[in-house]
Amino acid sequence: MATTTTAARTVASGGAHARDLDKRARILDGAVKVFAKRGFFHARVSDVAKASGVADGTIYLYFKSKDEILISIFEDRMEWILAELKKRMAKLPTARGKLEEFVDFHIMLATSYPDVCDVITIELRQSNKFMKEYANTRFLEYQNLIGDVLREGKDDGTFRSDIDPAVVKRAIFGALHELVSQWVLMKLPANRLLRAASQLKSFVLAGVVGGEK
Amino acid sequence: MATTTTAARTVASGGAHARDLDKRARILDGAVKVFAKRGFFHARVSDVAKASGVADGTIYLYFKSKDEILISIFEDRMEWILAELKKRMAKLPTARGKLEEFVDFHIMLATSYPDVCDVITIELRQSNKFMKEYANTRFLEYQNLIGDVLREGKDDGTFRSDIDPAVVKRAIFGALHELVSQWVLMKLPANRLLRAASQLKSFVLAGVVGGEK
Amino acid sequence: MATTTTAARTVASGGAHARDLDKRARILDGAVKVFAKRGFFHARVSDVAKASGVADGTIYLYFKSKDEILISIFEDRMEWILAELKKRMAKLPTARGKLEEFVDFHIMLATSYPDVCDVITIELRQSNKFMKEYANTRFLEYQNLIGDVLREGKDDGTFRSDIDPAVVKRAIFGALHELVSQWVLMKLPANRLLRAASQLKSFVLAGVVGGEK
Amino acid sequence: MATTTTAARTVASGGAHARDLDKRARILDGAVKVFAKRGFFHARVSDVAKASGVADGTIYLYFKSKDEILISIFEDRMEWILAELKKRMAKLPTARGKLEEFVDFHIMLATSYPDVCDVITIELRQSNKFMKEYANTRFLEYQNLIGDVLREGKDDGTFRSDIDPAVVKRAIFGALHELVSQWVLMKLPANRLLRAASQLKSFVLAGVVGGEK
DNA sequence: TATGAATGAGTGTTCATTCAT
DNA sequence: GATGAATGAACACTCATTCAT
Repeated sequence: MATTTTAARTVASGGAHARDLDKRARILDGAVKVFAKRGFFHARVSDVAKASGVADGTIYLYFKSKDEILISIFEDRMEWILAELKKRMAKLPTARGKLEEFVDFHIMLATSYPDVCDVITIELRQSNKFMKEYANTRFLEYQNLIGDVLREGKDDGTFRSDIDPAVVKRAIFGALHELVSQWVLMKLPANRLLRAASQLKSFVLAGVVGGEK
Repeated sequence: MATTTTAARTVASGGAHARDLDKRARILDGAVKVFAKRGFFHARVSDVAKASGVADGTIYLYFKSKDEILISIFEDRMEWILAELKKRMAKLPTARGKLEEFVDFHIMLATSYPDVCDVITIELRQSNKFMKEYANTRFLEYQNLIGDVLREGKDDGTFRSDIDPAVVKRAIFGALHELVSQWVLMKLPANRLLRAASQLKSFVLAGVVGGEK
Repeated sequence: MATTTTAARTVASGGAHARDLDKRARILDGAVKVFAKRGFFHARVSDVAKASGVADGTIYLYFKSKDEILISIFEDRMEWILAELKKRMAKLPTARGKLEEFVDFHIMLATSYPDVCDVITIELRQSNKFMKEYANTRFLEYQNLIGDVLREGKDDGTFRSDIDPAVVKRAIFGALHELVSQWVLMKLPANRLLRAASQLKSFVLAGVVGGEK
Repeated sequence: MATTTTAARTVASGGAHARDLDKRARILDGAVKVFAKRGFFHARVSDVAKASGVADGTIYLYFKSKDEILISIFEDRMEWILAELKKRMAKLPTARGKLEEFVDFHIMLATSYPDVCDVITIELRQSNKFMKEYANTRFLEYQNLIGDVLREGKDDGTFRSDIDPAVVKRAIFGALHELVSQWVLMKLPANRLLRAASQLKSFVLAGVVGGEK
């Protein structure tokens, strides 16, 4: 993902500062590794520098503070994640298919980029600046992709009419998140997560489709 | 809960000096407030001391380190929570009733003791000692209460036979947790959480009961 | 002077925190030595700690910042200097005698406490906080002791009626200060300064007494 | 003064590349502004670069270190000041006239180039290299212009025979310096300094001429 | 037991200086 | 020469923990 993100950024910025972006991306990549391994607070900025192959001071040419590195990881990765997920979901015709795609994509992210996953879901909360000063709109936007599908499904009669998308989207996200978190934390093999994902889809679909009798 | 917990501990400790236990409990209560407010890392031990009405050094007569305070909060609170929840669920005859009770109890905890909730679900993860050296059996035990109900429901035919309790218990816990977390983080009014809880129960029951055809 | 100052403070504070004041005074004494030797900016806080026989962190129990140490030296020393000088000048009957006493006392300070002298006259200016946020009233108060004498001498006819105390007090202070500064900077023997002082008194008295024809 | 100085240097350097000298002079001019505003220690080399319109690295093509910029300001300005002052004093026939010219010229410098004045009199002392490794002969040379006049006046009977030029020259310089310093520090209007200068001349002349009766 | 003053290891950040372009 | 991105040494300050009282 790192490479893709960098490429995206390079293109987005019109290639003016190709070298800067490389280094910025390298630092973010290094930071993801270090933060995931040591935790945000226990990670030293000098560790990030070493992992990124730059000098300590160089970090501060690209980021104002340690906190900002963390926030930038989130921004940078979420930007890519949201774009990619929207693209994939748009291709699918049914609400049910979209919902399954969301779950599959989330699981894919977690297995492919466990460090990013850890940083975004665990470490990010340790930044005061992030939790307090920063409206974490990206998180909401992510969850809203489920909400949109739920509404779509309600409208076309696929899903029950009595579900509240605002609540259920979070329930689904939370279920996914918990499965992934435990998988990350316990460092289980990938197939365990894949089987869990299939169970989850079944559970979730039953939850939004089948009314209890 | 604090009072009850202290009482429980007093019993559990088999009659050690009552005053010691008061102080220990006071420190834990103070720590919960401070950790919830400032976050574990940004909280100073001296803040905990001040909030507890003891001297800085006194903390170390009851806890080996800052980390241990955090872990003790978890141990102490979870002990009470598990005992209480088991008692309540045991009283109910049906798996469905037990499942609903689990959700209601979790929500009740969150609304009654938001600080404890925050510390256990958010701050706890910031302790390396907890996440790495500590087998968080209590968390599993808590989730297993759902797992047991799910198995019970599968056995008596209430719930679908194809659900995997090991996965679904985590999905349900995750859904609950996410709803509560956002409620805590965004400091929403209590009734918002209560309505969400009712939606969640409907969603979860549909998920474990109704099979999609 | 350090001892006297400490004694004064102890008394002033009513002896409540005798130990604190000892340590505070020790730190100020250490800081005077270190600042005079290395210069304020080149002096490390840890140098001050070492010179004071305390740990680095202890410094911050008594002073908010490195800047505040510098300012406290000034406050602390000037308080004593002003009190002592006022007392001495009050004892003398004539304006001429008082003026001579001012010069003698200033020279005595410089020769007895060259480090304090250096810190107050040279290093103090390196503190942004001092120069900008701090109304250095003590300096003015010190110079005003000359101004008062000049007015007294004008009133009783000892000094010329056309001198402007507001200007001449600074001229006299500046002359004294320059002689002392060079003496400090060049580390000349004490007798050189004493001879200069006698010349200075003669020059100054001629300046304020004798009108040119 | 900046322009004149550059011209002087161009001549002095015997026709080196004019462009180099422009840049060197530009850097010194920028440094004077920045040092006067922020203080030597708080001023960043990059600030000087920005104020001079050159790149950070360019500074080091003309000066070995930040310290050397400061010293060069002094050298450069003093060279011009001394030459100019000598020329002016030489034109005057009497010791008294020369002494008055010295005061007037010093005051003129301070009012015309307050930044230079601040740097030379205040900031210069913050450079260890200057104060310790550098024999500040220029300062002495400057003061010696007063010393020479005093001797001249003693010889022709204008001034008292018992004055010691080595002491009195410093007293006069110190008096001048103090008046100017306070004027700079307090950012007073120019006319205040001019009035003070007239008082000072009267005081100084009385000091060197009139014997006390 | 309780205290809280003292400790000193630990680290984010700055900025003078260098050097590849 | 000129640039400015990169370097990395340096340091003020914090705070968990200790221990004399």
